[in-house]
Amino acid sequence: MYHPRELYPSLGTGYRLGPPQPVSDSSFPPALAEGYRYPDLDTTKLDCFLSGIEAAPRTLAAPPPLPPLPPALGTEPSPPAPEALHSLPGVSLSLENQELWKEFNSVGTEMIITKAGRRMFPACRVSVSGLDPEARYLFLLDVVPVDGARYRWQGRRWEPSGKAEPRLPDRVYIHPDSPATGAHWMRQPVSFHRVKLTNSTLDPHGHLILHSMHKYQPRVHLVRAAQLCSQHWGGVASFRFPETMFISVTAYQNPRITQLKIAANPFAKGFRENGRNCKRWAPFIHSLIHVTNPYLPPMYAPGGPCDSTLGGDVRESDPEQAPAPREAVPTPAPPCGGSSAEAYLLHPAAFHGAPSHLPTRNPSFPQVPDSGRPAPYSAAFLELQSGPGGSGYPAAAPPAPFASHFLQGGPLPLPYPGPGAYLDMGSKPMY
DNA sequence: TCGTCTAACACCTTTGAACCGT
DNA sequence: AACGGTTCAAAGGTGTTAGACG
Repeated sequence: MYHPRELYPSLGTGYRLGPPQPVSDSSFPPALAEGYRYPDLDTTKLDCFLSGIEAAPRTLAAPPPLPPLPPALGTEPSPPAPEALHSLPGVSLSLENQELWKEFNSVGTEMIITKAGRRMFPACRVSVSGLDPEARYLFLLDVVPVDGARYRWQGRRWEPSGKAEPRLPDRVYIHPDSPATGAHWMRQPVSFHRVKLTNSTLDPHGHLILHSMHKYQPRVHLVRAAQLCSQHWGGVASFRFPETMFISVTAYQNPRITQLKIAANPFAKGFRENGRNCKRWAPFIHSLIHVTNPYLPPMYAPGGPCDSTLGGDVRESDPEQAPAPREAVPTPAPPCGGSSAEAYLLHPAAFHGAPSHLPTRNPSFPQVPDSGRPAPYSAAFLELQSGPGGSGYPAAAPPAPFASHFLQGGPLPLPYPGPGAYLDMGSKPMY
């Protein structure tokens, strides 16, 4: 994974993605644009996506008051239904590993954050439906503060303890497969297990930066896009799942969370029975696996359509209890688009201006024929085409400018992070 | 003294290259 | 030569622990 600043050091540290600039193309109906607003979420980070459809830039209204805090994470009532911002009619998202998330949420999910970056567990894994199989989409994930409080573990529960730290630079993780066709995204669950969280405000790797002891919630964004670098968009849908709320920590506070992590995370197998510290957790873990946990999150057969969408949180326990792979893939899987994306992440510079030796792009996601660009990630602009179906407005509508306000202060051509990377959306005061 | 954070550590899974057989 | 399966080592992810820090 990399960061635009690494990719374009010449831009200096002052380079950042900024708020939208005034848009000359104001043909999009303001009333319709208003419908794209997500009333309950802090959508400022997506303004670069959304502003393209607004008739004119405007000052964002103050966000509505946040819901009251629950007395403790572990005592929350059943979470409400997932909320979504929809400008992609018919598109729906479901949390694949919802039961696992609910189990953690019932205790009070904690996520370790480290200087080097730590993966989320459970990871956000979603299934999407209602996409246009032929159209291409970007999948994004970000993590936003839930409230303005800092938390402290009081031995038995989390309690607010003061005001939150100033908000850190907003970053967005781009799924490595992006952009991919709707058929690709709907073929199997989309996993964000590679997302890493850090508490390093100077993190050079582009991980999502969080404050410790703060409450956060992941959000998943779906953007209809003709290709990764595009000027025009074709609709946005944002989703969040209440059960995915968590508190960031540098060390686990609630022992029950530790137990759950060890029981559910394959990488922590060494701390189960027969492993280190087995005596400490074995009784609980054994009961958790064999008694109190009749369900298991779906496991996926290896060698699926695309590795980058699989993996993540797979509870290892009774193979007998493990359900069959959620969805068999009847036809041979296409080559994974993630391979080239991964290569891009490892050596992004090689993809810019070096077309002759670029890795082969996934044939499922052919380049736009008339793009005239040597490589999928070498384009200077993000082009999100408006079109029928997804966006809810006539295909004939003039395309809305998109990427022109993605970046602020950077020279052209505009660098745009490749898939699997992060967007630095700048920093906005929250409180 | 307390709460928080960091780095080293051992154990584990994942990944990919090398090798072999068909 | 191409393909598929197996093996192995390296890379990376995990929680624990001790100690540093404010």
